[in-house]
Amino acid sequence: MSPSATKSRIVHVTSGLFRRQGYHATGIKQIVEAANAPFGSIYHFFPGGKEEIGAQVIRSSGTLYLRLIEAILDSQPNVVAGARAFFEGAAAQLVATDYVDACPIATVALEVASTNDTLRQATDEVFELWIGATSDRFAAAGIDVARARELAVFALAALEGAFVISRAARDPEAVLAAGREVAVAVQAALPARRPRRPRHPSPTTRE
Amino acid sequence: MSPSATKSRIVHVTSGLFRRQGYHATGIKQIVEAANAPFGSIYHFFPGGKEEIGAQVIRSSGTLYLRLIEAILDSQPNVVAGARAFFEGAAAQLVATDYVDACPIATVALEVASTNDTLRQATDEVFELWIGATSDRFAAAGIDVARARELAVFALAALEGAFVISRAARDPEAVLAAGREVAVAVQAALPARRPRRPRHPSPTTRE
DNA sequence: TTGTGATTAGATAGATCACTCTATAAACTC
DNA sequence: GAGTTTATAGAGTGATCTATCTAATCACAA
Repeated sequence: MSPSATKSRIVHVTSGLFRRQGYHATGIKQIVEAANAPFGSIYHFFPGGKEEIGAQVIRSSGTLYLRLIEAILDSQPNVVAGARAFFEGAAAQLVATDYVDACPIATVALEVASTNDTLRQATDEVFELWIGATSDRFAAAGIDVARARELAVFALAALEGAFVISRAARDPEAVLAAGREVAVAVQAALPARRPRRPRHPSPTTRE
Repeated sequence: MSPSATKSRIVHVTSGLFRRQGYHATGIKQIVEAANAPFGSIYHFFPGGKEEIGAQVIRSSGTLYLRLIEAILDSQPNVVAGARAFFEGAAAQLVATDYVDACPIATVALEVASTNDTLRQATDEVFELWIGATSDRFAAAGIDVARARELAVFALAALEGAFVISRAARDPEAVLAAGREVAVAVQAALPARRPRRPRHPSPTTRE
């Protein structure tokens, strides 16, 4: 039983609607029209109604964006370049899509944070997914695990907030500025790279 | 003609509703009930309907939060302590209000960014207000004006994004982590404070 | 007291909301 | 080809949405 084409089309189309206008502004009717799906199919595939669609869309967008994060970070020679590339790519995408394509779940996350615990948990899981993937890569670069997570949380926060400001201002400035600061912070957290002539040779570093 | 008590009560109550659940989830009926205002008064004071209420609420929340930003930054001995105090206060406020009291306009900002240009502009103006006040204080601390603005944009982005994550996770971790990184960045941007024994005395510094 | 504009009051409209229901059609199994 | 599951189809329900409308009531000045 492969996933129905109609069902995945509904999820995909709704993901775009959520990203652009959020959860409450998106109606079932709008979803079926955009997805070219029969109205009856909505409640056939999603007996839980709009909330079930929402949960599915959040998780689906989450794993899709996770792959993007991993792809960009892993395409760069190091984590600093990875961070830079990610923010610069995000800024370019914002401009190219007329400031629509930012975070796929941030709007919904804020809408439901205090009003719908089921969906709130879904957004929380997605954020944790992204933080985990980023943190793993920071740790693999030699950063202490606790510090790696702290940096990953910070990087995601800077990105999410920059998206808010850049979309409101219709200007990539915030995303670019955030990217620069995140890159600096990550750089500073990296362990020193075997200096040619260590000025203060520390005995502890020599394993 | 002092501003009507009913009118300002409507704005104040709606501000709280927007903060908690956003623009689209907040109904006119809910507003009049929460504000204990007569239904007819809504369209008497706000002939433009919900959108006009929204614009007024965004701007009102913006100036109110501006005063909070200024008060906290100016209550500290320096901008680094100011940044730290702000984020720590925000984290404490989040916990104390069960993760409701974060940014008063972020949810609305994301909801309307691509769907309502009037309200989008209002949110943009508010963000600029906050960035300007912060940037001014960074510049007053001796940071180059362009760099001060960049830092202020970054600081607001980190705060906004951390709010998103902390509310979703129901954990102040993100706000605290963001605050630490912002404090470090601001510290690093400050001009060197007349070192006792400058190791590399630069001729340009001596004016 | 009378006049005047500001405010209150709420019924109502018309659209849209999420959702249910029954019936039909298609796809697959035996 | 009969039987069964899956999916399509859309009319219809009751609730709720924003907004309009008329009329009553209020504050206050002339």
